[in-house]
Amino acid sequence: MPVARPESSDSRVIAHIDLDCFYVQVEQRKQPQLRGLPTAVVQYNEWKGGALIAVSYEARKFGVKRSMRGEEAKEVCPQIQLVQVPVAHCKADLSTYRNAGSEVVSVLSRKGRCERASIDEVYLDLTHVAETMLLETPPESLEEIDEEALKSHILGLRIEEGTDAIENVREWMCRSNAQHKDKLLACGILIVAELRRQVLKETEFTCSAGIAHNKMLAKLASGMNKPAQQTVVPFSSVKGLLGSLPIRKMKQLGGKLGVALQVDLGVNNVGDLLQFPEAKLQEHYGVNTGTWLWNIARGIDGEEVEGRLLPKSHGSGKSFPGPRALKTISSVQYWLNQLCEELNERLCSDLDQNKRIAHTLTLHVRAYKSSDTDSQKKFPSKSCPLRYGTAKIQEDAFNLFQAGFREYIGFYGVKTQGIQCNGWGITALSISASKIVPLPSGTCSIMKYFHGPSTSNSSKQLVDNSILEVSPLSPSGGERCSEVNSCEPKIEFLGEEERWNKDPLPVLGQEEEERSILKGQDPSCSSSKAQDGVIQETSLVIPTGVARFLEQNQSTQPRELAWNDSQVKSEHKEHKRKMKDKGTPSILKFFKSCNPSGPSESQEQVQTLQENGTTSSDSTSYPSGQRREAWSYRIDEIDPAVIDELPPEIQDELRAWMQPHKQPNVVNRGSIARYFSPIRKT
DNA sequence: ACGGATTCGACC
DNA sequence: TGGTCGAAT
Repeated sequence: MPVARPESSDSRVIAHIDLDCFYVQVEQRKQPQLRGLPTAVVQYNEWKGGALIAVSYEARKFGVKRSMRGEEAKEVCPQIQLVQVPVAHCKADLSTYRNAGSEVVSVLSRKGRCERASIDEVYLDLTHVAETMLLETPPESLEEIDEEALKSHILGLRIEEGTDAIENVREWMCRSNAQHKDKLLACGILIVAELRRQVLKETEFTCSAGIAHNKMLAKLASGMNKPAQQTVVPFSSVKGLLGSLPIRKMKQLGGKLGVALQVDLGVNNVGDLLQFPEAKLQEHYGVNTGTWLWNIARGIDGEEVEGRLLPKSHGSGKSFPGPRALKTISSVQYWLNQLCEELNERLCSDLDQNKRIAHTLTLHVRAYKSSDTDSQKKFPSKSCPLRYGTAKIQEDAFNLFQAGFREYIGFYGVKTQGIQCNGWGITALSISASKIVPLPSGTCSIMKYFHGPSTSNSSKQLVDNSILEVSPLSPSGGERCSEVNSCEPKIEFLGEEERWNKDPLPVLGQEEEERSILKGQDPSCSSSKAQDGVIQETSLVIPTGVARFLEQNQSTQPRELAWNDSQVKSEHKEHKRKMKDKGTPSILKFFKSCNPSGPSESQEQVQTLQENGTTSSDSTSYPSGQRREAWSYRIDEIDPAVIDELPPEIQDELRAWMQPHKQPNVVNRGSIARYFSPIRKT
């Protein structure tokens, strides 16, 4: 449900920037010979030519639409160029589009506050920039107005007979008797025109934009003149605009709420809402939504542009429609493994590029159960703390699946499950990582130390490889692979009960296992092998060192630990500077020396896995006394006096971790220890 | 038996 | 808070 927010300033300048048929543009940049041709991007489904997910404007002229299949598109536009979405891990891989979106964000974020709203949409709060421009170089003072700006569409501006639209725009932008609000918008026009030019120059992508006093109107406007144009909503034109705007066109009203308004109140245009008192709307749709509706009817939307350039979560999913529904646990496991591989890669990139770590892993499943009466029952979503490394994510994801599956099937189903599934099928799987927070600055410097020579022994590798990827080494025909489940391993299926209690995963042949170890291939992170090595390394050494050391010296003085962005950044720089001076991995030696049992941790883990055969979700299987809460050690329990006893480099690190700050917006308590923890409960 | 794959936000 | 639901692209 949408909710009303107070307006922060009485006259903001907000822009919504929307990339035109973005995926198509990305493909056309890659293959310039496609430029100007009717083109569509298809997700290769093999079924009826795949599903269209983006259509060029040339193709739209022929009536080609998203929601068509490739074959239908060919019917209405035989010359259409169909480009497939890249495939990785036997599934559609959107990373090239995601990265292209980031390119655009990095250009747009130069001006004002920037919010990445989706893969191809950005909001900008240009209020300050516009105010400054109005003071320093107002449009009327310019001898020449940007041509792109002059091509803007200004809603409500009447084009006078015999005059050029461009001249009308110029006049509107420069008239000295304009309201302050409109002058700000005029500055917005110039700023956005310039930004769009920059985007085109630096990324080769065209975009459309809406400029208004709030997000809702800006978003509405950006879609009104596409492609490669911009539209402005002056305050004076709001009433006219909304008066005849079909309710369903409004953001947030395209679904059930919009239908409800039509059905309950006979509201067809946004303007129709004006006749209802706020209380009436609240009666029907709750106080929050009621107020929100009352506001949007008047063009009021206080939603702030969040300064956020990066996604809040990463997800990887795949659907298995109809006859392709997954019917065996091992095929589910196979696909989960694929999804987790992709997720891990993206998490590694994020860690690498943005120094962020995710804390929660969530599994979503869609399933059907034909047999039972309650076939409408939903497969429950499950989540758990996120541990880094492909194998760990795979393991945890599978555990989440099993937990959900048991609930979903119920107790009857479980026993009767055999080789053949009893009427259930999995029609979609998706795994996602959320609660992504910036890595505390200190950790970055710590990690630098571990780029040096590795202390690895083969058992460490075994840890990661013992939970084997069931996947083929490299799927040959990517598309075929995503079509039929042809690259799924044909693993015989033990029956649920046994599987759950014995080996959590089907295991490859012995030679296969040895080969992958010998190759030294670390499958968990392709973007930066070294990075992944770092994680594993530190996970085996550092936390025990810190935790054990501190454990012996802890006091009970509690301390809040939170971060504030600018401080994090300045600390980051500070540390970089310090570390430059002394590049010796003294911290490594220190942790090793105070952690004699550290390196054996890996063996401990292997042992657990091999002997118990069970997944690591039960930490009770650890030798008593070894484990305790040391891994989830709370930094806020550290006695500051203890720090003085540590070597200077480590003092710096710990002080950075412990620094108290005002905004408790980021949860970092014990984050380092948790992050590196080899075992977490699910 | 669908448009897929994501992402985000609100509610309870 | 985790999980569910809705909405958008």
